[in-house]
Amino acid sequence: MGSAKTRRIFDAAIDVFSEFGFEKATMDEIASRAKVAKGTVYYHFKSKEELFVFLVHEGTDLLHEQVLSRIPVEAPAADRLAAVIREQLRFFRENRDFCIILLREAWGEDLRQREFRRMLVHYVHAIRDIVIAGMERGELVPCDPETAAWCVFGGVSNTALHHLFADRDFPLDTLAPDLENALLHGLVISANSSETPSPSGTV
Amino acid sequence: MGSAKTRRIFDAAIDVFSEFGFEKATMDEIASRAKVAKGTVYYHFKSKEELFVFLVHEGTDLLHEQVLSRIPVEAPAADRLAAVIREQLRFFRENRDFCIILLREAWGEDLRQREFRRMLVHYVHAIRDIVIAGMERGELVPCDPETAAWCVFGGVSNTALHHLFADRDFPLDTLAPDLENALLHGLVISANSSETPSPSGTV
Amino acid sequence: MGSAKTRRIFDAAIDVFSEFGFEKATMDEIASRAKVAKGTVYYHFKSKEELFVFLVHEGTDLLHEQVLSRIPVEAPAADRLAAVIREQLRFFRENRDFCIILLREAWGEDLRQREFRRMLVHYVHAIRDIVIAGMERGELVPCDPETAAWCVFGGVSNTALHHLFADRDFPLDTLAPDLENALLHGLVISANSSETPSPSGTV
Amino acid sequence: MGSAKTRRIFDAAIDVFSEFGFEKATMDEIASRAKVAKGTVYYHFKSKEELFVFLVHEGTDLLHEQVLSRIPVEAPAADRLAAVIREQLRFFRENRDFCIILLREAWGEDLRQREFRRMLVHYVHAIRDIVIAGMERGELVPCDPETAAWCVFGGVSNTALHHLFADRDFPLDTLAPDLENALLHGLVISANSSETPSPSGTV
DNA sequence: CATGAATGAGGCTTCATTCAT
DNA sequence: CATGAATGAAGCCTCATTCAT
Repeated sequence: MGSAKTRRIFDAAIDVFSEFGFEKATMDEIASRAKVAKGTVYYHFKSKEELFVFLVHEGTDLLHEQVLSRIPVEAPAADRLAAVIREQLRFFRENRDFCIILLREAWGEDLRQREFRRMLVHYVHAIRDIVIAGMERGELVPCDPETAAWCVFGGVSNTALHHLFADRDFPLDTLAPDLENALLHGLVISANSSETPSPSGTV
Repeated sequence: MGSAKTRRIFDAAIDVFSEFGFEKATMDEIASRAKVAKGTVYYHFKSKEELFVFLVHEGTDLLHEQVLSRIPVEAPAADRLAAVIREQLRFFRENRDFCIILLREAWGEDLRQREFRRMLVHYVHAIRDIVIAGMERGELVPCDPETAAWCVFGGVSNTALHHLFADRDFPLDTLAPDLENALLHGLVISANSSETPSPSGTV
Repeated sequence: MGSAKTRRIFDAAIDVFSEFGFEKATMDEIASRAKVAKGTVYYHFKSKEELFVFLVHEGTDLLHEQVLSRIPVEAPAADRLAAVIREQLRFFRENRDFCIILLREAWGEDLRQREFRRMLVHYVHAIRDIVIAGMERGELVPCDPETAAWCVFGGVSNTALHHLFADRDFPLDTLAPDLENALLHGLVISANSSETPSPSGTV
Repeated sequence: MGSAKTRRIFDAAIDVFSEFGFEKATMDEIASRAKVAKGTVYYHFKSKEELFVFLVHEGTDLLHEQVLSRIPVEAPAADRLAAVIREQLRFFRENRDFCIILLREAWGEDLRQREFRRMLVHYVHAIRDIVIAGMERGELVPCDPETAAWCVFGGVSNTALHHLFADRDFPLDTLAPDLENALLHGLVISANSSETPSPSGTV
């Protein structure tokens, strides 16, 4: 990460990018929040775009550290997917700003957007691999694993984002099981559906 | 909608907004694609922001027309949700540009972004109501209906968006069942899971 | 040339470019001297570079109109070259600013500088062709016509530029014959050198 | 010249100034090519302007050493002028970078530009003095010696510069006689012109 | 002597918006 | 209704210069 000043600038950047989006964010505001002169930002990062790309890479590492690396390797697929849901939720809570940037700036053809999608695809593929392994071991129903993975990612992301904007927070301990319910066990009643843990929300 | 010229400007706006995002889109480009002078755009729409808000409202109507109004009212909840999935997928395919704008511009505190989220929330609540009704009629497992609804919306959206950027298209007839599988019947094996329709993708 | 405003901006540009050189000239100063807003300059010229290139092209035309087109076609080579010297001198006097820009910005590898050299080479080749024709008709001594042409151009230019900076002006009627003397009849005494017109400067 | 480090910086400066021109040259680039830190450049030279002025003075010395000091004192004026032409040409070849700077930065009202012109004028006056002496001794035709001197300087400079940009080099042994031809013996046929040495280029 | 991080003034360019025709 | 020339605020970025180490 380099010097403490680099860190300050970087943190300010996440802050500003998440508040304004890439285009409306200004280097002036970033410099101001980092409490450095504008030139200093450019001393540490070649351009606004590079600062953003750096942010993408940092986020990628974070996603690995704080989500993927916490998924148990030797465990039933259901448990592993539940862990994905829980850890991704936690990640969204603890990195609100970054996640807002993530879902806002991933869709487009600019370099930084492609970069962001590459990272997203990589993450989703990690989920997909869990699904594939689960199917091979007969623990999951036959399905298209890539689609399933995108559902898990999208379901968790949008739910989290909704709460982050509506309430600015959410209770991890009730939301995680709710999402497991919906994403892992399905909404439609089946023979063994009575085993499903009782939901947090009621009618 | 007003005159044909208003229509031309509006179509150009969707085009440009989806290609560049709100901030990078320029009134010049919109005017140019609509084949009118820039002043004319301002004659029909007070500002760039207003043009965008107008677009949000149009999109809302479209979402109602092309998705919600096509959901059977008197039908099992499972069928209704399956219809939501299929019609939303179709909507994403047929309104690629608008949907990109939707997921890109919904997260923020600007007026237009709040407006966009309001619309999104309204749509998701329509899904939630289906879930609630299904639970009341004992067709769906007990769950938090709002969370379930966001999962359906997010699962479908992100899957669709991924394909729209990776392949620029997707096969409706295989993707819809895949999503139903994942979202309605769950990924984890249950006693009656063998009845599940065969998935399009296998390992 | 377009509107009168385009003309105003263009004139201001010549003014500013000649006073400061391309790099130090600012669009602010050009706008200010043209008495228009900065944006207006950009409405008429896409960029500083384009404004400069436009200036190069205008200068090329001017050089043709005010110098080359005034060289008699059917005349002895000596007279034609004398005309080149006189008209080029006059051109430097009447387009002081442009000529300063010309000799200052022609040497370099930037696009605008190559463009400027292209124009220069074209002009010098016109002189060369006069020399070639003169040699073919036995009116000029055998020599390398291209080198001779560059000598004529360079001799006249630098002499003129020197005066333009030292005195801001020069007397056409004495300087032109002096240059003819030096460039056409040579400095070294020869058998018929006594025919040479008396020089304006004395020892 | 001071330390070897000063020398390194100075050489880098010539390099960079000639490649980019004064304005576009950066102290960063100079420091980088001199392989010293930027602060070091400022330790040895107070400012960019001073570095440039220093360069002008060095160039002046060089011009004396490599051109003027090589002109024979006791010799016919024609031979002395021929020597000027040949040595100046050689100087341009061997100090390409400096000469480009010279002709590019001499025309303007900035301090460094006046300084540069002062040096130029001094050099041209040395040529002028040769002409005067030649006239006094009856070896040269009566003419305005200052104008003649600027013609020699300008003719050689522009020819050389043209070749330096078009071909990056030129053959000294053919170009020098060609220039002597044009500048010393004149282009127009005179009674004894048949004695003129055969030119390198013919029609 | 040497370093290189830090500064901030200043330059080029974009673009939403206005308004006279 | 329609036009498009004009505006000027605001953004990104550069770079000569300084200074604490």
